[in-house]
Amino acid sequence: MSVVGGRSSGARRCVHLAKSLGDACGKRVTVKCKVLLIGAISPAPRVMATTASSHYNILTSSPSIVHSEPGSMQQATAYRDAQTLLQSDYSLQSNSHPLSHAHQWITALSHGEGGPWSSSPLGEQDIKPAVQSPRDEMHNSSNLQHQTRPPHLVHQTHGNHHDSRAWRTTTAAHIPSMATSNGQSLIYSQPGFSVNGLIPGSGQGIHHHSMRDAHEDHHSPHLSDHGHPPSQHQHQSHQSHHDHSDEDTPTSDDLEQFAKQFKQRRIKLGFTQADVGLALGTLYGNVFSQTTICRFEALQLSFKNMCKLKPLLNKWLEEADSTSGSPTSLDKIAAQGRKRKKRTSIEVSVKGALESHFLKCPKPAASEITSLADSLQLEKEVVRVWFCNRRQKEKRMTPPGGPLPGTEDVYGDTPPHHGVQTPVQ
DNA sequence: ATGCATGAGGA
DNA sequence: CCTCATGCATA
Repeated sequence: MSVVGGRSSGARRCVHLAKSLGDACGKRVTVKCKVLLIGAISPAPRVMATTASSHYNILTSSPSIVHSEPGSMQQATAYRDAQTLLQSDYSLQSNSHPLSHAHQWITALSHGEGGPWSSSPLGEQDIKPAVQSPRDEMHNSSNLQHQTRPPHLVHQTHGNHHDSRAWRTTTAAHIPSMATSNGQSLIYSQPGFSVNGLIPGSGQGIHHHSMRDAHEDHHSPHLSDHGHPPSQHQHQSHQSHHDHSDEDTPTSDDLEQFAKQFKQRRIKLGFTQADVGLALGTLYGNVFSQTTICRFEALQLSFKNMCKLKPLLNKWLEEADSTSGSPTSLDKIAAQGRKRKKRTSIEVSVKGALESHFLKCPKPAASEITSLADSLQLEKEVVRVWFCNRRQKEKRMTPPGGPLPGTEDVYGDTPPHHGVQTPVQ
């Protein structure tokens, strides 16, 4: 297949892969069925990983909806209408839920990471601030230090804290503590985990490979009116300590270590990635999918994202670890009636073409996308999304091609960056 | 484990 | 329209 998928890492212990707990619900506002997931961490944790492959048949009944056959379809037509329609329903119902979509508590750490990764040697157009700090941390109690962000300056680039790709730089990225008075969003490290040690008893060798060399060099070229390069803070020497802590930003190293340990523990405890995701929801109100947990473990998330999740996972770990058997049952509503477009399967050949274009121009203009879509006989939207995803992937390193033995530039030339690949596990 | 997708938020 | 966080569906 394409360059991806090279790493055949699977087949380890993902035997119990909890299939998504999909649920076809709420098609009409009147009938919104929410699925109650009893997230009890019962004695036998993995029991709840049921394979419910229920999909949204409701939608399929519509003649206009394409239900593509994977592999043969390439032009999903008219799904838009239905989608839009249904979407409105969805939004309606989701509004009625007190439950949030996991987007609210974490907003605080958006700004400060220093990711000297800057990158994009190719199109330089993309060095946008990319800072999205909704910041709603105006709690009466906790006051964090807002650095670099005088209200009056709020204009554009000023806040460009080197974007979020701060991977593997030895210099610590610095995220202003995300302390909240609620005491729920702190990054902690617990005694159980020594930063660099493994868990006694687990026979797995944790070796520390380098997932990517420090890339922190070129800073983004100056934008026309960037406020100033955010000062970089030197990283504290946490390594020597047992407890790097918390208020400060974990380094990529920390994250890497944590991820490994987390995975081990999780497995030991007999939980699936899906279980964890659910448990997080029951514990803190933030549900996550198997996908996310998986990506966390594989370090396939952005630095920022990793930092955000770490504390939660850490906490879960403590919980699961200590109360391994006590019913922390808090039911969780996982309402979700999202009918999405059937996943479009892009043919390999087409993928190749897209790849080529991507290498030439990672960020094609709308018009370009259109013509490209046309020539490939794909919907423009599909192509657009493809590029978006491709860019994302590029950003979060984690070698798409796996530990490719230096044969990545099949297309002529490899973009200068992402020079390092991690043989993930 | 990953590919394609959705959506919020930002410019 | 983009980026970014996330996840359903699937390989």
